[in-house]
Amino acid sequence: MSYPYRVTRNDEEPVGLDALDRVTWALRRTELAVQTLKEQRLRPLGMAAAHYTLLISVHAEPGLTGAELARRLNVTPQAIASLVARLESRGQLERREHPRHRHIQELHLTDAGREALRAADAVIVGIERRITDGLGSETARLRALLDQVAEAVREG
Amino acid sequence: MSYPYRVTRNDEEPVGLDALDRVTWALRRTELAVQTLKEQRLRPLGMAAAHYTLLISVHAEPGLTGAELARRLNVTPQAIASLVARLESRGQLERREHPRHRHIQELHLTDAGREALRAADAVIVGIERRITDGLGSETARLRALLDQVAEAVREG
DNA sequence: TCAGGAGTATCAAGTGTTTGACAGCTGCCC
DNA sequence: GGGCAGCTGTCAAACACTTGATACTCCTGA
Repeated sequence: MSYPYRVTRNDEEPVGLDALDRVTWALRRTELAVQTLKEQRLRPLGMAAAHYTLLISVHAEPGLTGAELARRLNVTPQAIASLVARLESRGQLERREHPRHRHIQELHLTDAGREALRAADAVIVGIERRITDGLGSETARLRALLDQVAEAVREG
Repeated sequence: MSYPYRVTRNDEEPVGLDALDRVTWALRRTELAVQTLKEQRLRPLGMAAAHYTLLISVHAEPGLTGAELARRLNVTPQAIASLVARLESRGQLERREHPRHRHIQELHLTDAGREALRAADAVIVGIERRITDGLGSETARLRALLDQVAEAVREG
């Protein structure tokens, strides 16, 4: 009644075999494939996808704090601290003191960081373009549907 | 030329600020939200999403080997071994000797495993239904678009 | 004025996964 | 037959992230 399932000898087949066709599986597979390709293409630049994500976030909102960044990226502050430490040691990221709050530290890109981000973003844009070229005018539709799914799930 | 970017003093703004609007970001956000909800709803059953994924894979293709499973789920064989060990210790999964190959071990669900999978799948189906209800007739469209993206990315 | 709440950063321990290396079994080809 | 590629499973170390706990800073309100 609830969903189609294969009929065996008796009615015992509680779990459908169509599980691999579900929307959430397609979602997972696709996201995994995209992420894998990004990682693959970014590796020659010596940058992990997580590094790129952090850099472009700071680029979009300079002065972001670690905790705020953690919320944006859905990870814990410690994970951010680890990434920041690495990027800082490479001279791509800078921790400045907050003007009003001594304990808080703002994050800013250095020139080297901007340069690295630029190179990485070219790679990402290339991937993005390949996808949108394939989709054509359906791109906006896909994004709308994805947002709708995210919305439906979030109010849980 | 390639994509719109904000103009500053000079033409120096190599990285677009529209990065958060890209399709791959929407994809990532949505997948993350779905996965988080699954994890949340599965926790009361004492099962992680990874366990569910493994169980239903074995259910769909009984006798699967660990290595083959690793390829299916895009993780390393060690990760599978870790999950299998846990599920086996719970009596939900069984390792049998391959009929022709002594060193290889086939994976099969036990009755307890089928029962646990059934309970977990009810939860997952509930989530799936909430999504498809929200999408209505657009569900098939979304799946087609996702598959198209996966295809476009995979031939890289 | 100063005690407490809110927010941030960081240390320590535990968990899960990957990377690298290695041994066992089978089947093929010389 | 014997060597050798190919695949599987597993051990050890490294790595990334989370959970739990603690300290620091600012702000607010009694």
